Amino acid sequence: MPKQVDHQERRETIARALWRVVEKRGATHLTLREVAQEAGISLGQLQHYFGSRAELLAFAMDLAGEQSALRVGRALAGLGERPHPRRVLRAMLVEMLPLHADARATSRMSAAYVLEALHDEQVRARARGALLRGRAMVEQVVRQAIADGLIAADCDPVVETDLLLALTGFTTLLELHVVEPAAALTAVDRHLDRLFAVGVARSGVDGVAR
Amino acid sequence: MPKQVDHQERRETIARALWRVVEKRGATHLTLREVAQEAGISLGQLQHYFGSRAELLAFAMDLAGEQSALRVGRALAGLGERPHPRRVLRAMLVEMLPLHADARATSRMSAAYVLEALHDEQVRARARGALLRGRAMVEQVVRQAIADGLIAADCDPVVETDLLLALTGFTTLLELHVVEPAAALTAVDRHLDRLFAVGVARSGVDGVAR
DNA sequence: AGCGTTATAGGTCAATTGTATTATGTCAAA
DNA sequence: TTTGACATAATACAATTGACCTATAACGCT
Repeated sequence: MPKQVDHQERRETIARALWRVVEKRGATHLTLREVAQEAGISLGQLQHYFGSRAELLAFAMDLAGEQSALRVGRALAGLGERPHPRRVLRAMLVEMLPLHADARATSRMSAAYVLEALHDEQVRARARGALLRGRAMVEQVVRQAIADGLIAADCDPVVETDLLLALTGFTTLLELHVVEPAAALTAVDRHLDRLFAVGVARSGVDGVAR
Repeated sequence: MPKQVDHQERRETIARALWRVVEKRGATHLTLREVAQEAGISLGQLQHYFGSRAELLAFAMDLAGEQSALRVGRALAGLGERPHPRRVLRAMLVEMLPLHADARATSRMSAAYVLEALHDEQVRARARGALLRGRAMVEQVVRQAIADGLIAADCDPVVETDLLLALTGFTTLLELHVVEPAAALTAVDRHLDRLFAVGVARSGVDGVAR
């Protein structure tokens, strides 16, 4: 065997170069030649590790998902044993929002991923699967918190999970500097304030037709 | 003068054809030839109305923004005189989410717009401006509702506005069928339930470090 | 009727892109 | 040392794209 190279590692290096291209130049300028240049390798070498453009894209997008999950996992590990579910949910949300460089890179890849998923069944299934897995994690935390009496018992775990996931809508607002990071965190905390409000009467419909 | 043609109308027709291309084929297949074919005109004719690709894109994106604003305006008009602010906010949110064909088309254009805005200062400024205008409308409604005692007086209008805007995060969840339209509406109503909960003790920090 | 502006269609061109092919270098095993 | 699989590089190529250009038809004005 000749000069052995860790294929997986090389592929990740190239995928991260692709992220940088997407971040700096946009999805429009996402070409094999740009990625190769960003990675500091030749086009032929890139093709040696990825047989086609589609294969490279799929790999880079999956890697973005894995890295996001890894970040969330590390954040949760940093909370210690048996952390308060509120801190768990907060950590999950914070790691999903583009508040620091790593999260921003994967966030932009995810955005491009979703946009592509709308017209490609393959991509759509993968993106949906990743989101559903994330959803299941959040919902489990919510259900446990309800069982533990930390969230009002009359809360619907499905509805509350949906609301928590919807807060990823801050992504767009943050990227375009419509809201600042501090404001987004304040708003997230405000939502958690209300979610973890036990012993406070649940506000029913207030007479306004819906 | 020869066969007079309403340029503005023709440009809108072409822009809507562009929307359909984006919706059906994706941003990748967004070429002048595709748009011309979708619009049922020749490439030369398209170029007669738009001097460059960038000009066409800018027009189509601006039109998407205008149409969104128009939809919101019509929805608000349908609420009658002096509608309850809760219904106003609900209508705004519902019209921004991809819950019907029109909203879906403009929503996808907006997504592409934002993705492009991340690398183009010109586009970014326009997208940001549109979002800030929408934000100002929401915040005004929130402030008035607080002044009218419909929302708890100790609510921060800025924070509550941010939270309401973040609910556009349902867009991605809806497009990928992670949540169904009914569930999104339920969640929006749940959030409004809590926002318009006067006379209920505001839940302070519940002892969990943030 | 003649003229000039506009609408529309079609073609050309240089640049770019993904893919395929070929050539050269590298290094461990036989 | 020979061999052969792998790494790397360079080039070729067909297809596509946006921009540009030309030709013809349509129609209002004088």
